[in-house]
This record gives sequence, structure tokens and C-alpha cells, in this order.
Amino acid sequence: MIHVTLPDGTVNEYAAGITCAEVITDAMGKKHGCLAAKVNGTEYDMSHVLDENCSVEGIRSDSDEGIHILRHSAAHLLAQAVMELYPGALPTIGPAIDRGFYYDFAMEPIAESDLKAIEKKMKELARRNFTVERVELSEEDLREHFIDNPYKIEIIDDKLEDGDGSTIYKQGEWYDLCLGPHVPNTSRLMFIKLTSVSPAYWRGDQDREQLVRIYGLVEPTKDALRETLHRMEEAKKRDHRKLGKDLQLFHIDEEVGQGLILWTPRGAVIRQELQDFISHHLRRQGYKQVFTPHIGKLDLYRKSGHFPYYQESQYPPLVERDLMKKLADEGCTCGELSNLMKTGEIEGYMLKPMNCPHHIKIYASQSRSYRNLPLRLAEFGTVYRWEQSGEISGMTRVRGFTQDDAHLFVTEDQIAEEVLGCIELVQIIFDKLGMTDYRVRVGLRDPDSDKYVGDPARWDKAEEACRAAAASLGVPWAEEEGEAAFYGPKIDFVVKDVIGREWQLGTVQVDYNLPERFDLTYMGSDGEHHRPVMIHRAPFGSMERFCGVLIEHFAGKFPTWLTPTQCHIITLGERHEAYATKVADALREHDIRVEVDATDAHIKKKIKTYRKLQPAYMVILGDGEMETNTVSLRARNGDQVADLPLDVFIQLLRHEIDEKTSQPSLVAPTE
RNA sequence: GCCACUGUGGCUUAGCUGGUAGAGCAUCUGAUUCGUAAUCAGAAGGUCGGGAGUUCGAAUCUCCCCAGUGGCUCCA
Repeated sequence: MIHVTLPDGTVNEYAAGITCAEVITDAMGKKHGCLAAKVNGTEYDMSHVLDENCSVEGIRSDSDEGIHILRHSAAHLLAQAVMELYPGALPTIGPAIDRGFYYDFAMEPIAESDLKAIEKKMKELARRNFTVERVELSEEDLREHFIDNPYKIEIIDDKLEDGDGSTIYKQGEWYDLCLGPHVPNTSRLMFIKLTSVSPAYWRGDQDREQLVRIYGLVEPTKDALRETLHRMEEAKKRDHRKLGKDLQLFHIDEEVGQGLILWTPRGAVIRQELQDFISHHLRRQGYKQVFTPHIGKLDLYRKSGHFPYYQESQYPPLVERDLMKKLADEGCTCGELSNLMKTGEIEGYMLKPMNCPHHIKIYASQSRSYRNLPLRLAEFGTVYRWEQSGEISGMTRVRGFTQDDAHLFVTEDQIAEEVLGCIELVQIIFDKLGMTDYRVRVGLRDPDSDKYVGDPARWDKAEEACRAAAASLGVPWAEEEGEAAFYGPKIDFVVKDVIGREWQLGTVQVDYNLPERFDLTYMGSDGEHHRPVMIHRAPFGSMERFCGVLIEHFAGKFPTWLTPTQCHIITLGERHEAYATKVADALREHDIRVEVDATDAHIKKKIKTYRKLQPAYMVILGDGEMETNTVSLRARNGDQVADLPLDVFIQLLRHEIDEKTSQPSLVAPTE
């Protein structure tokens, strides 16, 4: 007999050889809703046999662990279905991921439209309710089982110690190399949806075979699946690319170029407000504003190390006209031109891929003393990077963007305090905008690598400063070894967009490299020259990416202070036009952004039209308002307030804007 | 950059197997003056992403570019 401890602490006695499934059924009844079990904290299949005293806990299908197992099993089901439909295909790997699962196959590319048939096959296989069986095999047997699949053999070669066996999971005729655990049978996998197909490289290596990756979703119940699909639909509606168009915030024009954002008037308002907001805080924190040009000589970037080494991620250099003509006359080819630039034999200009070199030159333009430090130079600096065409997306990944950049030149002793100051700034911004769903990544050096510049002892100190700063935030943060830049540790702020992609926004990076390369110094109190340390920081990251994320964060319903049109005035008839002008003037007098529609269109129509642009308030003016010098308001959700005296309205609205209230609040929800 | 898919007036979109484009919204002009999610009528607007080819004839077929979407790779 063995003793089995259940989660509630009770200890039951069973005959050795009992399975997890039997224990859980005994403890929780037949409808236990569990897919697998944890034995002494480790996950096992329901069919796992218990031989000694242990604790057993069921893993329910609606728990995080349960969903993970469900997804993994669904990936297997997908592979089984694909094998039946595409006999030549080879399965490679198929894990559970955050939002579902995928499986990679070595096969001819298929189209999205083929997914329907695969999904149908999966459901059919699920319905046939195969038992999912774990089989332990010796290495020899494993190799025999996967003799036709070089991918699996490669996994066996890599993952298994010589002579070790492993397990396969079987369902029907089909089996896969896998450690499990899995659901007990395929009937648990009825509620699936294949979402997309795309290529992927074997083991993520661009130089290796391209595989077909199929993505899918799975949920434990029909309702859960429906809800997930519904949520995805809703999320799509807040996609900044769609809202950006609907709300007329920005435009990307084929003829201007890929990944180049044109900020339209309404979008420019948001950007300007954000810049003003951040500038305000920068002044308070002792930053100095600078302006620098969009280009710089190649020599500058040779010195910084960005040219020619990061050439492929930059726009090609600009060459002076006379030189270009001379080279052309001499019959110089593009390849030769490129080589001459690389070797430094000819000079050219580059669109700046970052602002640091320019700021460094400002630092170096005077002799500095420890009394001047920290020197904090800030600029909304536009930079250009040649991102791969397939990577460009909306406002979040672009080729020209404006960083809310600053470079801090500090002494070694000031690093900790200044990093903290940078972090605080990020937090002020995120708090004010109600952005709570972000994670913080502290990038540390890889202890096994020697690619890092600078003294290890100083690194230790800087890393500790970053760690301490991140810890002070009170939000989840994680250290990631090997994520540091070669020139110093960093702290990144990462948020997810509506489709679950992660974007790095704010960043704070310590840099030992550039001060060295540019031979920056300051005079210390000891009368000696010392090397300053640089801190690069951008709380928003870039205005483009940040606004893109912000559009999705607010679903286009910006707080009043950021809303492009704070008030949209609508008249009931043409005879109210004069009063509308009066109200508009009064609002503008108080620096409130107003638009007026005094045309003779029907009010219903006007409301419908301007609703799409999401003004903070629609101000409705008719006979009543005109006679009493009042306004009536309509909020975004349709709530109304009538006959608010104009001066009171202005006062309240001004207050709402000045306080940067998270959402319009002048119209109380109707009961 | 790689693979799949997509690309019709400002926006949304019809156009099956090839016979030189239909609509709604928006715009403009009239009429209407009507209190909170589409008032009526009329007009104007597209060589169908660009180029080449096949064909008597192409938005529809082929090829090459460009751009977008999804993903991979990349992101100093």
C-alpha cells in the first residue's frame, strides 16, 4: 500500500500501481476536469502509475498548466492531421506557445485556405477519441522509429546523451518524439481553430531549411474558444493601423517610402502634447535641450563604430556631388564606391542612425569639469534605419523615427542615481497614461563572453545600479543574461500590442564604449583627467512606436489632454452659427482645441460623422443654449448633459485638460 | 531579406470560367431647418498598385517590380 497526499492535505491509502487518473477520480469524482497530474510537484500523464508514497494534484484544463498541456496536445493532433492529409510531410517540432500552439513541418508550402481542411481533419481525429499513450523506448528503438525523419534524428542527436532512451507519444497509428505530458485522449481537443500559416526556419536559423509553420488555438470548451475568438476580433478593432486611418492620425504613402510616417494634423497634436509633457519633466530634472542635424559625416560614424559595421541597417551614404561626378567620369562602379567609403578613402554623409555622436560632439565642444556633471543633453532626434522590408509595420516598426532621446554624461559615482532618475521619468509617463501592462527587462552581460568593453568591476557596479533601479519600480522585472549591449548594461520597458507582439519602448543604457572611442574627458577634483560614462535613455523609445502603442492602449479614445479635437461643436440649424462661433472663440481663447460644424445637415448625421473621430466632447448648440448662454454635451458613450453654463464648462474642461485626467469626465453617466 | 496571401475612385467594396468598371459612405450643388448613431434629389470622381507580355480584346491569364497583411530572421 502507498500513501497519497491530496492538495487539501488528506492522505489516502491505495494499492501500489494505481494511476493518477484513478486517484484523482477517487478524490474529486468522475467530472474532475483534469488533464494531467502533478506528482510531488512534477507534471505527469493521467495514466502515470504510482508506486510509492507521494502527493498528487490534478491539473485542470482551465489552469495555466492545463492550457499549456492542452495546447501541446493540440499541436500533436495537428501533426497527426497533416500527416494524414499530406503523406510526404515531415513533422519537426510543435510546442505550446503563449497564445496557442504551432507545429513546423517540412513540406511544400500550403495556403491559408488549406487550413480549413486540416482543421476539419483534426476535429475528426479528435472525435475518434484516440487514447494518447506514452511509450518509453531505448535510443536504438527511437532511431528506428524516426529513421525517415532527419529532423527528429537531429533532435535525438542533440538532446539525448548517448545510450539514453526517451519517450514517444502515440495516438492511433501516429506517434511523436515527446516528453509530455499530454491529455489522456484526443476527445479533449475538440475546440480548436487554426489561425495562420507561415514559414519558419528549422531551429530558427535563416541558413537552414524553411519549414511550414501552422498556428492554432485550442480551448477546453466551446464557450472558451468562442470567447477567445471574440476577444481577438475586438483586439483587431483597436489595431493602430486601422484606428490611425479612421481617426486620421497618420498616413504612410507608398510614394514617400516604406516605413516613413507622415504625421497628419490630428496625429501631430498627440505627438506634440506628448513632447510638451515630457519636455516639462525634462526641464524639472535638469536636462538641457539641444538640436542637431539629420546627417553627419561618415568619419563621425567610423569613430563611433557604426560605419561600416552596421551598414546593412542604415540608408546608404550620401556622396558629395562633385566627387560623385568625378568618380562617375572615372567609371567607378557601385561596388568600388562602396569599398572606397568603407576604407575611408572618400567621404560622404550618412542619415543619422542614432543621436549619440552628435551629442557627444556637443559634450566635447568645451572642456568639462566634474562640476559640470552630470550633463544631460536631450533632443527629440529623428533617426533613420534600414529595417528589413518584411519587418516594417504600421508605426511600431519604421525606417524613420524620432526618439525622445537624451544622453547623460556622468561620473562613475553618478551612474546609480542617474539611472534611477531615468527610470523615474519612465514611470511618471507610464503612470500618467495608465499604462500598467508592461514588463521590465534588465539586460546583463553574458558571463561566458568576452565581447564586452570596459572593466568588469565597473560593469558589476553598473549592473547593480540597473538592478536596484528596476527593483525600485514595483513592477515585474527580470534579469536577462547576455541581453546587455556590448558597451554596457541596460533596462528596457516592453509592452504588448493588440495582437500580442512585444515592443520595446523606453530604454536606459549605460555606455562605457563611446566615451572611450571619442576620448571624452572631464577634469576631476583631483586635477586629473577622467573618463565620463554615458547613459543613453529614451522613455518613450520613439514617438512613432509609442503613439502606435498608445492608440491601441486607448483604443483611439484618448484622454482629453491628448485628444486631437477636444470639442466638436454641432449646431442644430444654420441660425445657431453665430453662437457656435462665439462658443468656439471662447474655447480657443482658453487654448482648447475646437472644431465647428454649423452646416444644415441633420444633427443625427453630424453626430454619426464626428463620433468616428472620437472627440472628447460633442458640444450641441440650439435655441435653448443660445438663449441661456449654455452648452449641451454628448460624451463618447452617448451620455448627455444639458444646459451647462459656458463659463462653467470652460472652467471644468480646462481643469480636466490641465490635470491630464485619464478620460473625459464632465458628463456623469446617466442612471 | 525569406515564404504565403492581398492590392478596384478619399474610405468600404461588387465584378463567375477575359469582351474596355457597378455600388454605399465621404465630396460638391440644390432642396430640407429637422434636438443626440445615416433627410431627399442631382453632379463630379476610377485607364482597376506600376511595368512588360499573351490575346482581335485583360481589372480578370503570365512574368518582373512596388506596397500591405501574417509569420520567420533581424532590431547597435
